[in-house]
Amino acid sequence: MDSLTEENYIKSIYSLSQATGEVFVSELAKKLNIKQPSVNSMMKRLATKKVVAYAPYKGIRLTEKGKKEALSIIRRHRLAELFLVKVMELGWEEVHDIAEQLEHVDSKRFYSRMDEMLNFPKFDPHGEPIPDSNGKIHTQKRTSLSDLAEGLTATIAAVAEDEKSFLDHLNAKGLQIGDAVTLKKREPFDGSVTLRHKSKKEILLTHQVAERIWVE
Amino acid sequence: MDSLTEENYIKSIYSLSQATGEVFVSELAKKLNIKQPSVNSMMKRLATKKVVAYAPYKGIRLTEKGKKEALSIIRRHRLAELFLVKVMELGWEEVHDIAEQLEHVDSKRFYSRMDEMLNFPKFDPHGEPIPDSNGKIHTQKRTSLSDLAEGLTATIAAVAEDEKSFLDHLNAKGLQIGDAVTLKKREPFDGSVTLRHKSKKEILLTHQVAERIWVE
DNA sequence: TTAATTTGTTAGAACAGTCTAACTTTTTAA
DNA sequence: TTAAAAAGTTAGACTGTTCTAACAAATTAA
Repeated sequence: MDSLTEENYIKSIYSLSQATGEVFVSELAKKLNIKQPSVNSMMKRLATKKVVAYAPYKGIRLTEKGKKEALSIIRRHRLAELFLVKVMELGWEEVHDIAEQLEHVDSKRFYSRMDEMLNFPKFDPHGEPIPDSNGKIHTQKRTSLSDLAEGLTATIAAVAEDEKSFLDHLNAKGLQIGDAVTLKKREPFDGSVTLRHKSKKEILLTHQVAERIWVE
Repeated sequence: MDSLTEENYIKSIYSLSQATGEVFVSELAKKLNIKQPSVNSMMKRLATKKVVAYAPYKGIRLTEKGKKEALSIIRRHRLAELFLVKVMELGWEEVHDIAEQLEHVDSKRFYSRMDEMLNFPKFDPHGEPIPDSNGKIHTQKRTSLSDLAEGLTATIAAVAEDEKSFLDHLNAKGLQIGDAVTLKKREPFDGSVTLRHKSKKEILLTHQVAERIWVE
């Protein structure tokens, strides 16, 4: 019913609206790498489909119907990512682009088999929650590496970012999910942290990076 | 580079041209469920892209470039089908529609991992050969159930058809890949065959069906 | 509080991919 | 061998998705 293009709009609106509830045309245009008038005309279309609530100059909000569709797409994306990492043993930094394509596959069976094979997982390889088939998200509170107390040791459980460049950065630093790290020092003036790692090397992360890494 | 639509045209041209070498606009239109003028205009487009050789009223032929692209799409489709059956344990009759979508996924890594996981297979679950990554097909001669001598027992290795209705038909008859069957009788006047099967039941297949089943 | 900037909108064009209607060429059969 | 049928083509229209150019509203800052 929705085209691939529409699905991409819906997904982006959802993720942009997570914090604020409202999304602006300019944000969406930037995120999708599309010009504003294109977004504007798509919003009119999605509004007639009752997927978004949209009033000129007011910003964009997903309707209940739209939210449901967004969660379904996000479910497919995150299941696909986990499947690519766990079953197909691809690297966590390379699965995003593939999942971006797999999420549009129209087949209940395909996804329910993934779900089964992965034993009905709650989180994807980046630590994002996977909505269940009814669109329900099982959240949990998470500790960021930037909140860990000095001297404590913790295990990297997940990361917040789904961007290749971020994941490449971590790989370059030698960090992987499951690694144990000890927080040696936090610089008070910029929040950067120094870690000790199994590789014996000391690793320095900026606050920006550390706050996107979740530990247990 | 090629759109999903173009890929579907290329794949259909390839499969229609297997026997004769040439494909007619009407055939292609019927296969793709599209009207003739649409096919006509797409052929002009594919001709400027040097994917097909096309002269008005003359019929359609894939260029070398087109053949290479077709084999690449077919490779992806057949790898995906085998993956869905072998790794994801979906039924052989339900994988075609999913593979139809997966074949358009653009990711070398995705397909090379499938290839590895399946141990570089030569045939898909319907018995069709899988081109290797250079587009080479390793053929083998196969015995059809309609050629099996009376009284002999053989194992169902594959089927020729990739159509859901055909696969449903076999399932309804209780036949699966890997089943041993004994050819009890062949009717000379219509070529239909009676099989004995592990289920103890006798199964009657028309010639049309039997010749699409390959045995070892 | 007015001017500059940012944000959003409308109008109109373009391309991909499809269609119908009308016409032409080729093939088939009476 | 010519008339009917089948196959192919052209012209023109429509939808989806995008763009640029030009203008309008809202926000920010001088």
